[in-house]
Amino acid sequence: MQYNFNEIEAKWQKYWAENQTFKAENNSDKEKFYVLDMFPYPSGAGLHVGHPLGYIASDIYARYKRHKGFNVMHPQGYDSFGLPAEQYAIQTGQHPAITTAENIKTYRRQLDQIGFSFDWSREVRTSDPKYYKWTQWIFIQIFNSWYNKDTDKAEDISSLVAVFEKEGNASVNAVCDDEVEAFSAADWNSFSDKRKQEVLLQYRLTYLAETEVNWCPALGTVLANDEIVNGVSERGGHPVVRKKMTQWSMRISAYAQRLLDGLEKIDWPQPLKDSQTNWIGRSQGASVVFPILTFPKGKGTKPGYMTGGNNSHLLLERAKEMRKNPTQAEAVLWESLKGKNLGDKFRRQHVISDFIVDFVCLSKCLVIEVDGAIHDAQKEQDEERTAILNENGFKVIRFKNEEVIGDIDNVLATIQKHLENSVPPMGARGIEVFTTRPDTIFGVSFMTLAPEHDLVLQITTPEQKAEVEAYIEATAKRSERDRMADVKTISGAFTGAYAEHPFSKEPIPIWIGDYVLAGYGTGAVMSVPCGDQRDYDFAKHFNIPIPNIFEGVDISEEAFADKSKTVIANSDFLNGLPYKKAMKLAIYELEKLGQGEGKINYRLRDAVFSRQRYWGEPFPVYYVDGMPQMIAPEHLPIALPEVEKYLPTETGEPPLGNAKEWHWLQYGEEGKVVSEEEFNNSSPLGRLGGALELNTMPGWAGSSQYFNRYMDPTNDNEIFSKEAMNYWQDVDLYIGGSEHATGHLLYSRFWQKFMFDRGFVPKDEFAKKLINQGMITGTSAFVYEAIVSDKNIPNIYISSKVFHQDSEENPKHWEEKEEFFKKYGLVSKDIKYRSIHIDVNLINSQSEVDIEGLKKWREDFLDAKYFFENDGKMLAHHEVEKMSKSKYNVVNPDDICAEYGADSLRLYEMFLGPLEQSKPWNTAGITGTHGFLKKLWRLYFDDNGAKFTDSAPTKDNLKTLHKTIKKVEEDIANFSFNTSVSTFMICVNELSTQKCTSKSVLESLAILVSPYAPHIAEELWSQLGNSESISTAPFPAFDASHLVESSKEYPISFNGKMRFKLELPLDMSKDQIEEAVMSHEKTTQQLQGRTPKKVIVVPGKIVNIVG
RNA sequence: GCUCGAGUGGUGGAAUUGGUAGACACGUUGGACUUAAAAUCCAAUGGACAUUAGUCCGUAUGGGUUCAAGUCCCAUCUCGAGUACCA
Repeated sequence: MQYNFNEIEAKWQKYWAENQTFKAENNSDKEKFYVLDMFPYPSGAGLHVGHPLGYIASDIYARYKRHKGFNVMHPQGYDSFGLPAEQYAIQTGQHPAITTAENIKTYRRQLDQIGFSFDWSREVRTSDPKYYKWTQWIFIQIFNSWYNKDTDKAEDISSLVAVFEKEGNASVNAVCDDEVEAFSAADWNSFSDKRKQEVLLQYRLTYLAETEVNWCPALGTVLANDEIVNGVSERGGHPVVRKKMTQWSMRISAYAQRLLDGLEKIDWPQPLKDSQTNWIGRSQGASVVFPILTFPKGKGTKPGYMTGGNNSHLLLERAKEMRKNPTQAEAVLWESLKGKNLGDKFRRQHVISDFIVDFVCLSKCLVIEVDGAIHDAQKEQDEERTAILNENGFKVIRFKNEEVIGDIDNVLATIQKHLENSVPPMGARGIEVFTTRPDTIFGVSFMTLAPEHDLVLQITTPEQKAEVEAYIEATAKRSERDRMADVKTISGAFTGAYAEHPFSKEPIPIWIGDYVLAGYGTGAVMSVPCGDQRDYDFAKHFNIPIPNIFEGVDISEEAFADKSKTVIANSDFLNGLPYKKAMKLAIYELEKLGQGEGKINYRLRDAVFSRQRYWGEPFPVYYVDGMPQMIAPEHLPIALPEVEKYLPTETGEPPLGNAKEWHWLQYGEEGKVVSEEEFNNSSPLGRLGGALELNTMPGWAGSSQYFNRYMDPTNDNEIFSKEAMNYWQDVDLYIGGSEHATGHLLYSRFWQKFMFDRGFVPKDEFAKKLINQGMITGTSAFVYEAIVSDKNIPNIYISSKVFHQDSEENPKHWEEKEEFFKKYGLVSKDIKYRSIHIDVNLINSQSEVDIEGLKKWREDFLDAKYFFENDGKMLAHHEVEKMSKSKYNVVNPDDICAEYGADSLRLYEMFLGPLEQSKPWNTAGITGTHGFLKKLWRLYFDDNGAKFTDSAPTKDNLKTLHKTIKKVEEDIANFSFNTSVSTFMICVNELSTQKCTSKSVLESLAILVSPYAPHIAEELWSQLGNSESISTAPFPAFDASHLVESSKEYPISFNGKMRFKLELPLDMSKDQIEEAVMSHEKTTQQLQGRTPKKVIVVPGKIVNIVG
């Protein structure tokens, strides 16, 4: 009986599909186990042999767990939104949905033929409206949430509104936009509806903001940072520029700390954790404000309290008059504010810009306005006034007359709170910097701003203006790539302005330089040349003093950055302190001055969530009066509209701008998507709706919760039922590539934490264990081609060995070449050669090229001149590269399955090497695992049929079997699948030698092999007389008693070198072993009369004789 | 530059706590079967000398700890991955 793998595999694949063998139930008494693969993007090229690696590993694990009695969920689906289908659509007009559906068909066929135990009843596709309905739903949940720092979690936005209504935003501790202004409950309640929406948008976990984005003109879209490689787009390699656009953003920065902390409780690969840690980029230090001393535009010549604008002389008289005749409320409040009653000096009826404000604390930049009833009517004007004051760096808080008179204590408490919280805002008053070394603050000898910093133009003196502007222009011209490549050139310019040192009160020159990045921290640094190499180089270059503030350290050559050895000197109150203590004290003193505070800075930026693409999830958002509105969840999904063209519109709008019907129209419960005309012609009475959002969601939207949707994928009423979620909880094993470390895997953790906060999921980390499978690289084949430009000369190819031989080794070829080139008037030794790729499928295991195949493959080779080896063969040479179409090194699993079978492929992919490691594919090697399967088959059958009998297993049979059980279980636990394949080979080799025919042993063996080679295992199982699938047969139990040995072949070594072996009983004592070894003739021979100094006996292990 | 990972036969790779280096395969060589090929089976296969035992050298390099080091420690080199003027 032959091992007919094609027939067997087709038979069992059909059986599994028909019987839904691998369908997982949501309610089961068995313990759950959730094995997940990163779902693929179905590309047009189909699968190559490298793709299934991770799926095979997870499938082995899933099948193993079924044998161990678990209820295993092993789902699969498609991440089917994405750029390639869209690009294809742009080129051909083919709808991406059609392309995608075709590609999925190919993928499914390819996956099926490898025999995965996927539960296809749970399949999801991110581009399916039934699926993206829930992506849209989550977006709405995120929109309706804010991050409360006090409870350290996301909460429903209604809880924030409730606080605003009761007490304004003074006590709200939220993650929000930087430039949120303070308002009272009264303010809030008097805000227009639009104003309220604007304010809330500053707090929502997803928000619209004008952001600088990576715009790729060639692709017509925005790219995320992780979609850019070396300054060009990852896909296509097009240039990328910075551009400002209004975009949806996700406030992932709110979760920075929790994303960091969460890494500690999940079993993920260390390199992956490290790269997430890096990406989040936490650094601890302080934010410090340096007041600016000199203001150009005349400001600097005036005393600090002269804050009036150009028309202030006209206002001064009126201000004086108002001081004399205060309102009752003003008088009451002034009594409490004057004379530093609250600790800070206030002025009343003070001129700022073109306004007279009621009260102002100049040192804290806090304006207090007391309004009468009249102000209700002029809300708009007030808002404008506030805006102008804000621009001048002042924070404005307002109280009503009644509040001041009726509840002065509460008013004062509010003012007090603002005074305490207010570090003077960045703006005209000071420069805020972030530093990780506040201990070195006395070493500051200059400050450096990024050339793009907002303040630069405001503070530059007239004398320095030309230089500064020239420098800014020069840096703007340089691409980001140039700036990165050229780190060594030091450049910068002096602004002419000075800042005041917080402690020494000395003036510090303010420079600009492109080594300071606008996008990190505050875009400004306090430069400590003695403690930071970049500052040091800058100071050296521009001859800025380098004060030394370290005890006993020489800084004449380079900066000293070793925190652990730092002892501070020349630093007033910090003298003599080590780094940590100095840092604490410096922060404490800065806080006392109100010029700084301890701060933790993260590199992690909020994630831009808008893409100018067609083939992505539409937002469930329409706009009214410029403000975004969510469509009620019961109307979801908002389906992707049809468009004629997939390119951006002529006016530069995203592709959805081409849609004819893309307005939302809703009356009461009834809502639909209509054309603009229909919307405009509809009755405004009771109407909801407006123009729909033109952007679509990014690729990571659909992949950030798919693992949860698998738990209940066909539920149309909820994203998943509570019961399903409570049963499955989280992913037990997740396998996928490491390229998603800072993309998908970070965003998914963020969404999971959000879902956890809002009570939708029970776990705040979605995957307990994660494994990154390595890449299977291709082995490319090359031949040497002569570089000749003359068109009359045929293409010339030279066999690899011939190419490397010189005249002495192979005079025959040497002459042949010489002669050939002579014909064309060329000299052979002047000819240069290059390697060119040829199709790897034209090469056999001895690197011989199939010349006939080659000639058919490409016209170039048809009428070419070849220089073969002496035996007439053409040899290729090889190199290991990434598998790719353009390198002609792609091996298709279809071919492998047809020729060797899926089981051989599965075994071979595992056998190649450790799962996590990258390793080259070499088709020739598959004969090893294929041969093993044939040998396995022959253990059960020969030409006469079944060999197995009911005979009792021998001792050796059992020893082999149980050795194998033990090793395989250990290997699976360690994901060391390559070694378990060799264990199977050893086992089968041994059982063959033992001529084992015992049915019980062979039955156990079939189960052991089943996770790895499921088709042959099913066939053997059924031939052994079982009627059920092998998939849930209990895994054989290991029995250590079969492995007990009575003797051991001891290696006897002399001075650590093994010389001979000696079989001794294991129950011998140390002394008995020593005696037996010493009396052995070979020992005497080895010692040659010497007396050993020492004999080391490790019972059960080794004997070593020293001397 | 920084962070992490890795260097073992012709090749992919084994070696779980320091205890017989090179398991298991591929490839190569020789042999059996065959008209021949394929398939299958058997044998050899780290290097050098000796070929009957045997001896020496070998896990990137140099040192160290130890009775014993691929494994532990120090230094150096090379390759791979991630990240980058991160204050």
